[in-house]
Amino acid sequence: MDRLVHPDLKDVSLAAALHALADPVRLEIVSRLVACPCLNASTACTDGTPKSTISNHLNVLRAAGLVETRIEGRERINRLRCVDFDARFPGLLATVLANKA
Amino acid sequence: MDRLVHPDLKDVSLAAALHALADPVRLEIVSRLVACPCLNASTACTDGTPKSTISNHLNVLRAAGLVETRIEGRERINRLRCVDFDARFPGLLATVLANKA
DNA sequence: CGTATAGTTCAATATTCCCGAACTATGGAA
DNA sequence: TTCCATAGTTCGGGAATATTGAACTATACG
Repeated sequence: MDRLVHPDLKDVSLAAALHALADPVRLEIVSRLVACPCLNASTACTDGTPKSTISNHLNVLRAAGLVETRIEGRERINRLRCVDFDARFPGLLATVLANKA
Repeated sequence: MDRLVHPDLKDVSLAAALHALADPVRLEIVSRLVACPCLNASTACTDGTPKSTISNHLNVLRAAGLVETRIEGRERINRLRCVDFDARFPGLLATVLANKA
């Protein structure tokens, strides 16, 4: 099992960041990560969305620098990279989350 | 020629709004509309992007409630719906634009 | 060991996007 | 009016993305 890759935020474009957030399932995952800062993929699952789809969505979030994934036994714990993301895109995540409610 | 349709902002989801902004060409169009509040499609054109593509991008922006288009002779004048959009998604457009620079 | 759990990868399908070519419509000149 | 240029839309096909079931890997536990 190779190490999970987490990008440097300076390599993430604004368009890529917005694209990552521009999906209902991913928005839901992100809000859940705010509420519960350590979430595995199953818990992140929204209703009936299949796990392969969730896996892809988490890849997108990770590639956008929004989520960090740590392997813990047989599960992957996901965490928002709030500080890194906010340093790169000040206010963006907070504004999006405020508008999501 | 049928009238151009401009959605009520309450019918625009956050995901749709973010999707409209999550594209380099559309971001460029939006920033140009900030700089110059009345722009036709040709002027909105970024470098070599074909006009059919620009037409589609403007459709997306219009459907997201970001742009209002007014027919004026043989051209269409585009304008940002700043007030409407900001009422629906407070701070979002400003934050995105601030991060675009 | 065998089984259950957590998640990825693959491949096929479905959807969306891009852009050239053809088209519509308006304005102005001859 | 007729002709041409300008401004932009629409259509269609190929390219790129997204979704998802099935098979697979890996770990934990009895």
